[in-house]
Amino acid sequence: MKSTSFKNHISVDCVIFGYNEEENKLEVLLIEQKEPSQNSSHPYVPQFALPGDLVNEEESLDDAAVRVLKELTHVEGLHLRQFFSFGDPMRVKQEKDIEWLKFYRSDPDARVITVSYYTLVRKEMINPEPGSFAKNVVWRNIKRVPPLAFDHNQIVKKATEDIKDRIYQNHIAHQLLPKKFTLRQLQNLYEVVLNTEFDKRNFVKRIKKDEELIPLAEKQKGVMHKPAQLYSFKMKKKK
Amino acid sequence: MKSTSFKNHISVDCVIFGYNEEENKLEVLLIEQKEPSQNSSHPYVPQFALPGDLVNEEESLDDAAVRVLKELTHVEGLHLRQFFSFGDPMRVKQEKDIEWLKFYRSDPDARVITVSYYTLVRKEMINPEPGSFAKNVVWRNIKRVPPLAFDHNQIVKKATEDIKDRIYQNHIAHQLLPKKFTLRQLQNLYEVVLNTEFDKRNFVKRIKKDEELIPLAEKQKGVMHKPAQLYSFKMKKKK
DNA sequence: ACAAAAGTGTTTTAGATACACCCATGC
DNA sequence: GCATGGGTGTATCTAAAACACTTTTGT
Repeated sequence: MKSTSFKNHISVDCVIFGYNEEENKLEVLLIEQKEPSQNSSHPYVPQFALPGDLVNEEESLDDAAVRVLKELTHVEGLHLRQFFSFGDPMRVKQEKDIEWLKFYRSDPDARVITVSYYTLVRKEMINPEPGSFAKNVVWRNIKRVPPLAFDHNQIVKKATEDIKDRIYQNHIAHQLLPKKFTLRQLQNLYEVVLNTEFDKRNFVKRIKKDEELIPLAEKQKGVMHKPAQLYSFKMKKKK
Repeated sequence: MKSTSFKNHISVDCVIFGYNEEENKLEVLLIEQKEPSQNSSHPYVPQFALPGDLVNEEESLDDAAVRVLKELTHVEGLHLRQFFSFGDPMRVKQEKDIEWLKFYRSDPDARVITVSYYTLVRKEMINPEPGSFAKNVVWRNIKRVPPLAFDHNQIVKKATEDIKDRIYQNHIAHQLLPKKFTLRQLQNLYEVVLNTEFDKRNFVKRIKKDEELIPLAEKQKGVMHKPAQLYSFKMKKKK
């Protein structure tokens, strides 16, 4: 009558999108896994992976995501959004991952269900440094994500789709631009996230419905063309 | 170095919305928990709950949702959509739930993370019958959902929000109306899911962009008013 | 004849799209 | 003076919303 008693590991994985304004690119934060001890009989090829790890006892999923991100990358203070859970029994059974699991998990054969989170942040606002089993942290263009550990490529893909659906909500640009910015900077951000291009006149008309843009008594300096007007945001009440 | 080894239970919960066309209501399928043996020192008050149970070893989350729904309600053949995971450590620690857990779980104190699914189905197309630890199955209007076990009220709420965001996608009406239907039937369905009302002229104009409606050589019969034209759907290619 | 819901079009408003030329600066 | 990107307005199209009277049936 009682339910069978096997249990699972629960992990969280974080997809941190970094907005690289200089090059107008979206990048994703990856860790490079530390190599297990080389005593193993199997060859080990270090892999890139999303920052993610097991959830602790008595810790909420949201809290775990924040903690794990901090432990592996020393990045904190971000608002992470849960978007999907991945639980295919085979997701931790691939050849490429078993050596790593053997070394880092007391029960390497255990099934792991992962709850995934993402956020979008201005790349230079965070300064990731490797921690825990991360040998290194790297940014990679989302258009050229390398093969990742486990099913992390699939997770990145789903996060990318999800963020597009939500960009026009929640004033996503507020954290991603400097306090003073030009309309071109704002447009670049939307274009790179949505992977498209807009007519600049039409773009401003649309964006002004969602954002109140305050023109400042200040202009761009040192550019080899007509200097752009600077703006700042004012929070608009939601409709 | 190795990760600590405690584990968790994983469950799935299913929010089955039933469209009751007669009364133009949306209802949610609940089970009534079987009472544990009365040997217990604690009083037990049977509760309503979503159909849900632990995921088996080697079973995908999607498969588990399908299986669990079948075991508890004998309902099968539905397409369930994953929408959110709930993992608050306290979600299985409330007084109201501990007696049930003690009886039905070999490890009643274990943490349970649940992955939630929903679907929307024509109520009379399924014939739920209780199974497993379900003493009974009942439909309840989504506007009057009783207090449920665990955090299931929260799960229902989130599913209700999510389904509204997606009703205009994926031809949701195709499974929910009879092969031959009137425009009023179609409009009623949208109105009850979105909890709103439309002007019938405007509604048809809008819906015709998503759905190709084929007028049949047949009319409603036996009604005490002008009989309505019957239609059927033709799948339109997505834009 | 009455009650009930079906059927039917036009006008107005708002949002989305398409489109091209002049301007201010650094070199 | 030239290269560079900034700044600007209008016309068109499409979608959404508001709105009321006539028709057909059963009783």
